Amino acid sequence: MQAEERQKRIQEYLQKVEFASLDELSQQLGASVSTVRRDLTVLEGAGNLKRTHGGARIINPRSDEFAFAKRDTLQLEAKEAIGRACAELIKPSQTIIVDAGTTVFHVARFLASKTPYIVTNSLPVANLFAADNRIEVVVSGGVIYPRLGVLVGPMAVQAFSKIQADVAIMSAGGVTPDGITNSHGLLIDIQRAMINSARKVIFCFDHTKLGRGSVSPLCGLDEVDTIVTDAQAPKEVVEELRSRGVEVIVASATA
Amino acid sequence: MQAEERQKRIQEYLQKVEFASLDELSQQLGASVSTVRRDLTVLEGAGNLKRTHGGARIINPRSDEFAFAKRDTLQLEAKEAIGRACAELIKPSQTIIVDAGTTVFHVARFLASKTPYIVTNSLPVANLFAADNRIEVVVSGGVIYPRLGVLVGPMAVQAFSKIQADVAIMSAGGVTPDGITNSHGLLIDIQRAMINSARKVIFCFDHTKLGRGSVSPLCGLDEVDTIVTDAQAPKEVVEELRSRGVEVIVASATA
DNA sequence: GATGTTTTTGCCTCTTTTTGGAAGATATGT
DNA sequence: ACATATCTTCCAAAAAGAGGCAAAAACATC
Repeated sequence: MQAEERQKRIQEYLQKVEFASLDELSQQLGASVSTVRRDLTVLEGAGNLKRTHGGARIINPRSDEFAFAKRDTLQLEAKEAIGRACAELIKPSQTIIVDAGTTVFHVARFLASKTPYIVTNSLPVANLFAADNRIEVVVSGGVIYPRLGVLVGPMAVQAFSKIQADVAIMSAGGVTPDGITNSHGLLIDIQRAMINSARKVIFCFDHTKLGRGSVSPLCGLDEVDTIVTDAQAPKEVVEELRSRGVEVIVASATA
Repeated sequence: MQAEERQKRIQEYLQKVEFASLDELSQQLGASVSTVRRDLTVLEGAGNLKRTHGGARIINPRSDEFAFAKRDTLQLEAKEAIGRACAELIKPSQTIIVDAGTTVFHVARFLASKTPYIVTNSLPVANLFAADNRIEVVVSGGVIYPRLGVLVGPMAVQAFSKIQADVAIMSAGGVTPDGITNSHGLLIDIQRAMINSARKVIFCFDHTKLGRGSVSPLCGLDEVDTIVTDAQAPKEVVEELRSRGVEVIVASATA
């Protein structure tokens, strides 16, 4: 295969998966790792992608083909189901706060048809709608927290304190009858501000997070209106949550 | 087959596949590789396509990419040179405001080694450093302006009004002895806030923008400390700008 | 229609570019 | 701090490009 052809394919592939390792690309293209390395250097020089240790990441994702962690196909189905079900709860033209995190990202993908007014502190979500001029997206300010692409810090907290939204779509580390917890302490302040600014609070949890606790307490169940989870959720936890007055929606994994 | 016939067919075929190897073309036309080579040389001379190692690519396939065009190879070298030269002006650990726009984006790519503290309203720039945990990036809040991925609006203006930076690296629509102008009215307020918050103001212009005016006036030359441009910049404009007390750096396109 | 000239074509060789791998240097994570 | 993985740098092999040369085709002239 020719160099140009290869480089074009690398870009196309990265558009789909957002990040790929060298071995992955090498296999994908049928070229040696050395060659892929050289191609990546060229492409990075052109500003099309960013090399990292062990792979490469695209810089300007094309929104319509973007997929956050498209690789874990197992979780993907569950998260897509949650995303679809959660998007159902949104009425057109509502103002929506969208949290960071992969689960919520999948919800965002289904929001476009509702043409909502979106406020977020997640770079992936912002990128998702960056090229879409039907939807108005407000990005909170803040410092980039590298691994997750979330904006954190006082600027972010302040941004959410100042606004009023119809719905907040959120996610966290885990939920138990005692309340919701998150592992990233930095996010707690921001999430609290989100909860306070929204009339309705929806949390999205895939089944692995139900019944699990994490480090920092975020809020009690009384502050949550709705929880959306997938079909593999343990029934006893779902019942327990419902008995505490939380609406729980179990998304069926239909195609 | 006749030469003309063959060359017409090459062009038709390339319109379809965008890129083809020599072997592919040779087989497609029933002519030897040498003949195809000669045809390609002729066609390249006529400006219809671009030869590459092992094949050829049509020159103007379609321009529906992101407005954030990164494949204009001609400008690319110039912008890379500007980026390198401009990054030279930055000292380690300085606080830097990074404007939106493709030229400045290319500067940002060379900033990583300076480990600066970056403040930006450009999503592409934010994405560039999103995975890099050596660099602290602050994103201004604001509404996403779709075509360019810039954050605009009062939130953005306010974010830049509140901070203090060592350097602002900026770009605009054009520069004449009368001052700097920009075509996007929405950006003017933000850029003015950037200029006011930075101790040193650097503007980056590729040679096509020197001597050109645009719609909205942004600022006078007295507010600009340094202008970085590329080697193709018209000498008389450079001299004119220098006579007005602006430091002008002409980046040589060395590798 | 035959013959000589010009152009085109295909093949060959030599040079340049690209590729793939190995060794040493560097970074990452426990 | 250690073990592992990844990156860089270099070298030899392979692929591709350039130019020369002879055969084939096209053209012109007689």
